[in-house]
Amino acid sequence: MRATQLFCPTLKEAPNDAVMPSHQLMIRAGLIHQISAGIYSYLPMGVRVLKRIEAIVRQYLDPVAQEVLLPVLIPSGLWQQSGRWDKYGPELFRIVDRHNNDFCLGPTHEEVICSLASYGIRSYKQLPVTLYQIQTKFRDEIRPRSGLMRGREFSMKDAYSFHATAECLDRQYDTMMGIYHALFEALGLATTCVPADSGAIGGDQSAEFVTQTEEPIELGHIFKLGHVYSAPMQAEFHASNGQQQPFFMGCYGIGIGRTMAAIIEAHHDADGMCWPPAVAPFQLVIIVANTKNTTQMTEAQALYDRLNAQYSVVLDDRDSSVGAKFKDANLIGYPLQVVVGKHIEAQAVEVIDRRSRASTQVPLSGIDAYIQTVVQAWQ
RNA sequence: CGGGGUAUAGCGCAGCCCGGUUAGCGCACCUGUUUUGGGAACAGGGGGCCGCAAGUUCGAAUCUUGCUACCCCGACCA
Repeated sequence: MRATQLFCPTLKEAPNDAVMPSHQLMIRAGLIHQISAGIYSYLPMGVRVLKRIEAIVRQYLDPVAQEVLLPVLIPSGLWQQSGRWDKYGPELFRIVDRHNNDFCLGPTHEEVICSLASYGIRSYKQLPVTLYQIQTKFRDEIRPRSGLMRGREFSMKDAYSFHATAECLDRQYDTMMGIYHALFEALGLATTCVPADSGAIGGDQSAEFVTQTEEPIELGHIFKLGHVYSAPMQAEFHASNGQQQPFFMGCYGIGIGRTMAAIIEAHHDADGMCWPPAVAPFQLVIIVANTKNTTQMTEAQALYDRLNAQYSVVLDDRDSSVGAKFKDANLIGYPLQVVVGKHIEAQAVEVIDRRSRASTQVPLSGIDAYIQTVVQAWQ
């Protein structure tokens, strides 16, 4: 991608409204744009990071769960059956269709998944089953805050497991707990798991996954729901004795946008973001010090054509001063900066590691190998 | 919802107390010239219903009242 074509409006100063570093940096680096309280647009840079996070979430979940996509728009009947249409309160976004039927915008999907499970799972022989989705949720929060930390519209990974027995549920709950630790670690976050109050979701046992930054951030929450939803929703299967029984259920959530904010809280400095390479929007930026210098521009272009075939690369071909390009590169937090500048006459470029700030002169002939070594070390 | 704050150009701000030229500054943006290794310089230029509504007044960004939006703290959450 060429910087001259990239839709990435950056700011020198943070908007007054943004207080937390992650919120300020996401706005300054052109990742998000606020539309209303707790409601944001994601720009290309933000979407790229979001997709990287989602890819890692899928990588860790796919071995133990299958991805589905449930509707956002949910008819009130399902929620009346679980009893939550009345219990959930004003946090539930409610809307009415042209036939005067009530719907809500899904804040969580126990009811919908119960409906799906009763349809698709008839026998104990099919159990256990775990389904998950990554989807936008809607909650009319009392107080949205701190950018993506608590929104009224936010992306969540929610998984639901179905079991014939409580013991089977226990096993999947433990499995998920292990997966969550590994998953967050892959995202660059050290988490601790603490017992929690089950809150509005309900259930027998639950635990929160918390990462410690300036303040603790709750990134995930897992629940043993038991029969809390399956009984009233009549989500049942045929047991080996022929009797109908409600599923033992578990549910497992991760806030995707909040995780993105937490990663920034954990990985930034005074100049901007220091992405773990696994979630960076691009792997490297090629900075052309002086775009009017034909040699620099030609060599940078050739380098870009080669590297872009293997890595995600931005070519900063903007006609601004080199200082401005460094500032933006540091702000956006490309893990590697390749500077094509004055040393090009001596057939050399400079490679800067964003996190360590280490700078290395690399001969042009060896640049591909050098970058390959660095990128391999990331994994 | 309780408490606190803010609202003037895309972003950051001044002006308001004490009403009175055409509402101003920095950044960003456009044109030109010169620049190019850590947010360049000069010259010229565009962009405002001063959050909304009523009121006071000859006259309101400025005073009064009401409303709305947004931010922060709390309870809650992913």
